[in-house]
Amino acid sequence: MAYRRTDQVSARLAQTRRQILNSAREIISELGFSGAQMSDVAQRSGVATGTLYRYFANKEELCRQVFREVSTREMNMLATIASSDAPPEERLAKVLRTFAGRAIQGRRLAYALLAEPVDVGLAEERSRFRRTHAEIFAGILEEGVASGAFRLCDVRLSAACMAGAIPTVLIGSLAPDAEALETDAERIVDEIVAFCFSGVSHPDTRTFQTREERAAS
Amino acid sequence: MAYRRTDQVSARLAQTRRQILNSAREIISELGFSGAQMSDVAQRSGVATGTLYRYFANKEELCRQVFREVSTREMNMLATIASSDAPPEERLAKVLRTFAGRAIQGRRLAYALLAEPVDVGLAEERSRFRRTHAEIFAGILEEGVASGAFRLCDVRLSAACMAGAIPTVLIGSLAPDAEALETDAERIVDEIVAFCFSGVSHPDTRTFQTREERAAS
DNA sequence: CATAGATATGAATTGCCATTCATATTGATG
DNA sequence: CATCAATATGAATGGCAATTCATATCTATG
Repeated sequence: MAYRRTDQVSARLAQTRRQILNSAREIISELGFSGAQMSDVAQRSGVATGTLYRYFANKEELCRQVFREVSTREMNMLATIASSDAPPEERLAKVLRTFAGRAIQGRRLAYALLAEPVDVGLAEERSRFRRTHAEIFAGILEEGVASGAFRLCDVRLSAACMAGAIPTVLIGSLAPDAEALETDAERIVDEIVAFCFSGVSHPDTRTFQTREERAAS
Repeated sequence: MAYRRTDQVSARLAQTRRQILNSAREIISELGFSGAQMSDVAQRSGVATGTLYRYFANKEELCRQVFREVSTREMNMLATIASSDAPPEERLAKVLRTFAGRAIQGRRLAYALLAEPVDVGLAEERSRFRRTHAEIFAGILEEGVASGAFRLCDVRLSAACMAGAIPTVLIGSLAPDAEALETDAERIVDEIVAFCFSGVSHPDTRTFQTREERAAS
């Protein structure tokens, strides 16, 4: 018997793995998944390119792992809020606010997670991520509809609307420019939340009422 | 003088060009932009691969051209509705309905236009496309806000919410499965329109409170 | 300290498609 | 029909970054 892995070695291996994940996360936060080249990740981690492949089967696996770590944190944050015992309206507002706020804060990373072109493997992770969002929203909506706090609506569909609206407003070509997002962040978040909120609130005016009808009433 | 392009030749060239664009559009509608390989486009067009490059500088140019043709048709459709002289509520409803309806109908193509991972050149076209959508929505909202038909809101932001919500609900991981989209299309469109609509309608019950209000109470 | 297995290295290889280009074909003109 | 220019061809080329692998360096153990 000539060799057996020591605790010390295991620890070093674990540390290297962590280091690689951290470097990858950093680079991905700056350049996105496609901009993160294996050789760069290796360099920043202080290891050789080949070494990466001793820790992760391939780039996709590494990226998936990073995606999971980052997205899990976000989802937990929302899930925690969602499971509090505040009334549904409050929880919904807070969840939406948090989602939007964090997207503004960590815009580049949010872009990578939500909008950057990625290929199948990562797209799968992204789907999971987005579905979880929608489910969190939907859960609150469901309770709210049951309790009468929200109007009767297709909760999954409404949740998807919210999950679609928020990133679109904050990330990509329809987003305000970076400066506005900084200075105006609060107002923007308020508006988004208001928009989403009214989508599930009890209506008073019928949807297709004309001006005259409204004037007459 | 030994050669000069004849009308007949020009016509044939134009026809080949058209044929290439059509084949490309077909393949893109089935497999998306990334799935459309130049050699396949050539084959379906009945020309050699190299011939494509006599008509388009490169794949990106070809794809852009296809994108423009397809998206222009869609945008014109919406623009026409938007510029009718019906009241803003009616125009908004019709525009949203058309957008959603066509996305359901031509799902694969809609995916390519709105959601498929693409690289910079096409992303530019997509941005133009999405911005135009949002502008069409915003234009109607602006009038509606001015006339009092809609509540006071950030029209660009509300427009972005709509432009984000609709594709998310209908395309990708948060969309209902294909069968539901077929059988339930009308109800789904109705729900989406209702959601978007209430985002800009006058509220009666204010389930949502702004920060200031919350602070004040 | 000799040995063997584990781990790390990074230059070379690979795979994938878009793109090119030497060659062939087609069309116009005198 | 001879000539030249335009047009078409498709096998070969090229570029790029992920991945591999022969080699070197470590680490534990008797």
